[in-house]
Amino acid sequence: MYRSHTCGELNISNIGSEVTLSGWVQRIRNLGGMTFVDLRDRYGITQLVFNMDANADLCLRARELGREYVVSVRGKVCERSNKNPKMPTGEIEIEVERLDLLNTSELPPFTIEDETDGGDELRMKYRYLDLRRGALQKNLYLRHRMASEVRFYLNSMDFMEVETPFLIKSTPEGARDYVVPSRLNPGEFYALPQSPQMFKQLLMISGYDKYYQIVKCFRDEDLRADRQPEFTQVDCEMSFVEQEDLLKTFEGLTKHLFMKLKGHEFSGPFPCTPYRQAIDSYGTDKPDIRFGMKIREITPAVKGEGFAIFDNAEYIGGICVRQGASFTRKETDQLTSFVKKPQIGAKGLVYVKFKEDGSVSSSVDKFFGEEKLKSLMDQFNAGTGDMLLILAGERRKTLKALGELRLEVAGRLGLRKDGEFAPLWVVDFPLLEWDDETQRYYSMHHPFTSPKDEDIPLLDTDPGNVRANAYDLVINGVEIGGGSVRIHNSQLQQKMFEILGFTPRQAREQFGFFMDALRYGTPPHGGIAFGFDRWVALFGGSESIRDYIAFPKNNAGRDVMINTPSPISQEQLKELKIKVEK
RNA sequence: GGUCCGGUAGUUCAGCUGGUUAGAAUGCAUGCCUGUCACGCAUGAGGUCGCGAGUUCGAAUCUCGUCCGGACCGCCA
Repeated sequence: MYRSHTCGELNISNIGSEVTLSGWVQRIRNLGGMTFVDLRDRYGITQLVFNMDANADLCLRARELGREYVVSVRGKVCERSNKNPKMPTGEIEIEVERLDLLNTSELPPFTIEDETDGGDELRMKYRYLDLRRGALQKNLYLRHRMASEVRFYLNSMDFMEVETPFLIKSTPEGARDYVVPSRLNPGEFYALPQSPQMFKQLLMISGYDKYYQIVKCFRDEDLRADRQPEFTQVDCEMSFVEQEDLLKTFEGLTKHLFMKLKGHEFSGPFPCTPYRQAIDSYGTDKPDIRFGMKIREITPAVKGEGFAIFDNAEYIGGICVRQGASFTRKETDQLTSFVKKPQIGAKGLVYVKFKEDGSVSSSVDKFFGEEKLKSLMDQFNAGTGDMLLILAGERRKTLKALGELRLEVAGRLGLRKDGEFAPLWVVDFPLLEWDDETQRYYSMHHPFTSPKDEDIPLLDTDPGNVRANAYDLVINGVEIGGGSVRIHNSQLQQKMFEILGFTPRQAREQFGFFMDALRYGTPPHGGIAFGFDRWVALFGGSESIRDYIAFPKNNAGRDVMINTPSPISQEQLKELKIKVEK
């Protein structure tokens, strides 16, 4: 028998018991006459004690152990004379009677501690060692518990989990596909799913009216700290529902997870804001509403007053920073260089400070009198001590820059608090987006998203202004999930493909099976997909999803542990009838 | 496709405007130590300064290229 208990469960109540423990050697403290060994498994750490007086031979053997050796010990649980209140097992130790060395270990390249000395690069290469660390084990356990609670909740609501294929068909819409060559069909390729979208809709057509799946999805796009080439979605779909039903159901799931994993209860329904309003007030479709500082447009108020930068701008807007008048010149300069960074792209920053003594100071005093600036103050409901930050330029870009500035300032002021969660439904997304480069419309969500009934007439006259029955769940400025009510009418679906620039023939080739299916009694349906990795990271308190994935890829899509992607042999290529260009 | 940051001992880092033998901490090894828990003390080993070229009397340091890692913009229905 390797173990009777784990290294995390013994305490004062077990005193006197004979136990067997197995695990890894965390650390050895050799005091000469006696030696302490910390034994670790994923449940905790238990101190082993060896004494020269009691058993010199055993004690000498214990001193020979090294870090990460695997051992099994038998001994008696004893009360410590010096207790350690910092650890759960700190009141006891094991007086070892028998020590079995199960395996030795090379010296690890970094320390297996919560506060490791290893850098990212090294830890990724030795991921299996990194995963031994408590911090990572905690993250993966959180992930496991969240997945369990998702299943528990959805199962209890009569959802059923159905698997869908990974080897599917490449489609021209959306992200780039990962592609898999077919040996049995030379020159032809499968694609890995970007999401099981059509399959879950087909399941609705098949009558599985409440479906979910915790499933891998694949997108061949450039990566970020919160984007992996393969990622996990909680993919859901329901039949006989309207948007309200969907939001209510998945708000329920969200609240359940918050309750079970964060002990956090929300009073009342999540707030809901139309896309248009999110853009106007926050400069983004995924606003962080843990704090206010909403963007306001002031174009009419300040345009045409002789300040060329404003007079030539399509849009002028700003945010009000409470108590911002105390910002130093250095700080406002830093904010100016922040907005001028190429990623933000603003030309400059105008500030107006309303000082405690009632005076106003601004970077545009030359152009605007004190009275004019004070009337601006009223537009923002600003008081003494506050500061306005104003940007001007092209409407879309300026709003986006203001959104970034808002986050930057809030970050500096500590308004984006860690333990606080502010969920938000963003609804009424546009159905389509115009692309200048290819001169055509693209689906903002995907081509199966239904337009709002009242906007359907606009499909012919003003497609860019058609709103969709589409929604995102945003928490603390992170897009956690998104979905829509789908099109369940084959004529409307066909029309969508037309608007997206497909000829009837192309639509037939790409989506024929799906349009056929729609004709066989498709129920009204809709759904949502949650970015599971991001959700876990949000709950775990990190921006990087890599810390919550057992074996992640780096920002070039490489797995540096197994060193892939990698070339394949000439034989494999030949079999697949593939020639590689150099 | 683009921008920025980094690469020096096993590890994390310092090393200024180029100038003696490239340092610290930690880890590791050895010795001492009977209540440690980041044990302590002493001694010691450990380096192609990512790689290549250039500038220079002289390069870890400056320049260019390249590789690797990270962050971001574009991209991600």
